[in-house]
Amino acid sequence: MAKIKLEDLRQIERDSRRKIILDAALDLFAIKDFRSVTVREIARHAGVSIGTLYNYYPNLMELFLDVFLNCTEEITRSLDDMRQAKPPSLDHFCEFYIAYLNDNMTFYQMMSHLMLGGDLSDDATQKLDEKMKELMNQIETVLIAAGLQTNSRLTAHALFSALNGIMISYARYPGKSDDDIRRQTLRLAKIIASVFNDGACCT
Amino acid sequence: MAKIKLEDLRQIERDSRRKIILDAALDLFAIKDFRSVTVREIARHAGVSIGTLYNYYPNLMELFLDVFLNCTEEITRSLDDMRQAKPPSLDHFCEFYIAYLNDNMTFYQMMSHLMLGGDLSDDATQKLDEKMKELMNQIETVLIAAGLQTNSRLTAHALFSALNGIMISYARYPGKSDDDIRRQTLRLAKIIASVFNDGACCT
Amino acid sequence: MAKIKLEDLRQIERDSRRKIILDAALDLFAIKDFRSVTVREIARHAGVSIGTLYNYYPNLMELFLDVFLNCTEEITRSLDDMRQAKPPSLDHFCEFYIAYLNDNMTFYQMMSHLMLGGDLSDDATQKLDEKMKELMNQIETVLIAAGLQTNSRLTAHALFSALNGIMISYARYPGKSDDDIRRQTLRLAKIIASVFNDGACCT
Amino acid sequence: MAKIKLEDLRQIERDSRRKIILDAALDLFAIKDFRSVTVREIARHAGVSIGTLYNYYPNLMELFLDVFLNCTEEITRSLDDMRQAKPPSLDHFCEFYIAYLNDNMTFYQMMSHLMLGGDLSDDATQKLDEKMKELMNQIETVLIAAGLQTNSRLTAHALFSALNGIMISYARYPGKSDDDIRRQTLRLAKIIASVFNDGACCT
DNA sequence: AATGAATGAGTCTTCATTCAT
DNA sequence: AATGAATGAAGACTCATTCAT
Repeated sequence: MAKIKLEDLRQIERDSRRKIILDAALDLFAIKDFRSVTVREIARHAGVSIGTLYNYYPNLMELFLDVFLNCTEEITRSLDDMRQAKPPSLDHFCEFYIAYLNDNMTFYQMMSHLMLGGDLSDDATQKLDEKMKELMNQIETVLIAAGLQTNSRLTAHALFSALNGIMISYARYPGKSDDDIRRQTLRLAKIIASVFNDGACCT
Repeated sequence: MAKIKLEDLRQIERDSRRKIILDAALDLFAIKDFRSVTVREIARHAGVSIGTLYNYYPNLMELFLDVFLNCTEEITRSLDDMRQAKPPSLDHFCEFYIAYLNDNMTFYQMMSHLMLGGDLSDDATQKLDEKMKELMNQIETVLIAAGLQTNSRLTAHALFSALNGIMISYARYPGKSDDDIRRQTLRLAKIIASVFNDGACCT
Repeated sequence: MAKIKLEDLRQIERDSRRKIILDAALDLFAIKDFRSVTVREIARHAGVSIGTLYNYYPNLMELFLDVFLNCTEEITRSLDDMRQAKPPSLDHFCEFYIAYLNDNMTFYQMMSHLMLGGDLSDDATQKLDEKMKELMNQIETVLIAAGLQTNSRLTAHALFSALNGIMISYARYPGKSDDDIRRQTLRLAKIIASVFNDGACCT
Repeated sequence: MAKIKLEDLRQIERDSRRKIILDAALDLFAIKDFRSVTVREIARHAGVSIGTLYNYYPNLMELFLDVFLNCTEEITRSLDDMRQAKPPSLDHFCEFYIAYLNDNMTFYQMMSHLMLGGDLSDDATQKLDEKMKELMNQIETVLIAAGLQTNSRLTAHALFSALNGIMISYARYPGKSDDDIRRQTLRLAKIIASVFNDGACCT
């Protein structure tokens, strides 16, 4: 039994160090484009050596992916919590998601990168697909709760796509303070919510 | 008069060489991620020297931007032509745009890059804004023709965003041949068209 | 006779264009390190094409050399003029030369470059030597007028060297406004003048 | 204690490799103008990779500066040693310095470059100033020992300047073998020493 | 398990010079 | 004689990854 405890401790330490690295990366993404973040920076920010970082992740891409997956999980969990309390309206959901993107601009960048160009290992692809599926499940559930009756999976995809697309219009707005961006993107989110509500959910 | 002709010829030659470089870049973007295309590749593909390339563009980013702007112009023009012949339905428009993105995957990547992270000169930003505005005008016109009565500008932004967002969901689909992707994205485009039609245009 | 005049005109035009190029280069050297001045800049500043510039000078180095030689000539001529009016004291001469260097910082840089590293053609070397010799003659005359009795040529070299060396100490002075530099270098010039006067000229 | 030793070893290794790079650079400067020495050459000559070189110096300029500072230190130390043994005469000192410049022509080139045009970081400038000050202290001490009574700091600057200036006249002498140059520059040094001795030190 | 120095292929960009018009 | 577009070798520097300690 002592042995088990030792192993447990070791695992706990390992997990916590992994978490430290993850958080360091997330921290950096908050202040700069993830494509410009270097291994050295992350290692320094996490207070570990580069070598250690590579003990936890086979390469930088997998670390990026892990950050992304954690964000996805966080969103999924939040949606689940919301739903448990009280099924959110479409409007509410859209607002929630766009607010999240505003707070985590890197999330969208990473999704874009991973979906379009990322050379992921099969294993990584698998993990990515799985988490995305879980998120999509939540969105589908929200749509159904909002009154959608047919084509729910595809519509969930469409809604998710539409919301993601919003972030692409944000950056080049004349006055582009963070607040302005947030306001503008939330406005667009409201429209998306509205058209999906009226056009698809027929409530 | 002879002098004028000479200058004209020179300008024509200049324009055509610029076009050659542009097309070479576009060509390469069709087969690989634009971020991984190098100056050397473009120059070789265009059959000019690296130096020449820099005679036409101050740096790689501006070339990328020019490619992007040309695509934008092309789309805008196509929409204008379509409209002149017969105002396209929302469905028709969405299909057209998504088909274009399928044929020019780089366009979306570039838009994403330029809008989110691109460090553009003021001059470049200006040019970008202008072309985007023209495109948005066309989309707005399409929406109005489809029966939209209020909020047309914002809705145009929302529609454009929604369509762009579609491309983000395409790549990780289980069987992901180009055809599969095209089919799936067009399917999503149809949904977007439908919800915007029913939810916003009240026809 | 008409023909001769035509040729003369042509030569005059040629000379004046050459002068324009020369002045353009000198102008630029006043605002930036001559090593960072490009052919393109000079051509544009002179209002001629690059090709024209190469019609007047076989390469950039020869243009630089020509600028340098003109400066040398100017100094030599000034000294001659001063001497004709009234033989300058050593102090006066040193002040004059250091003032010139302050006004034409490039002159020292070029001298340094040409003397130490310049790969000059034989012809260019010859021209350089000749002009330097003329300048040295003037300095020697000044020294003799100041009472120097032996070793005049070598002492002239030493004095010239000493003055040139002053410019090397100027740049890193704590507060380094142009005025400060001028003041400090003139102070050093006074010392040089003084030691050469007292130590060599025994007046 | 073992741990301390390990760290010490690491530091020693680091220092020695840094020294290797430094020496490689110095070596190359002996055979060609330092401005034409490339990163690749230095790396190859030092037997390390380019990347390693950049692990020790943030950029080429800083490496150049380090070479220069080491030379300065070496001169300062030599002067100190000489003085400890027996205060050198002005003549002795001038001969020593000019001999050093003959053996390390790059030193003068670098000084010229650093003092006149070098774009140094604040930190680098600081280091440069400090080492120059130490050298100037030594020169001042020599002058005082030679009998100079007033204005010692300024005169030290003047002497240093004068000696440096000598190197500028060396290269274009008709027959310019290394030996000829050495002989000529030493001759000029003697004159400088003499005028400073007679004109400033009044011994 | 942790470290961090070493690696080096590969990037964009510059610019003196040439030469066809 | 004037033009200026084309050239391309050469430069400094980056950074994910490895591996000996």
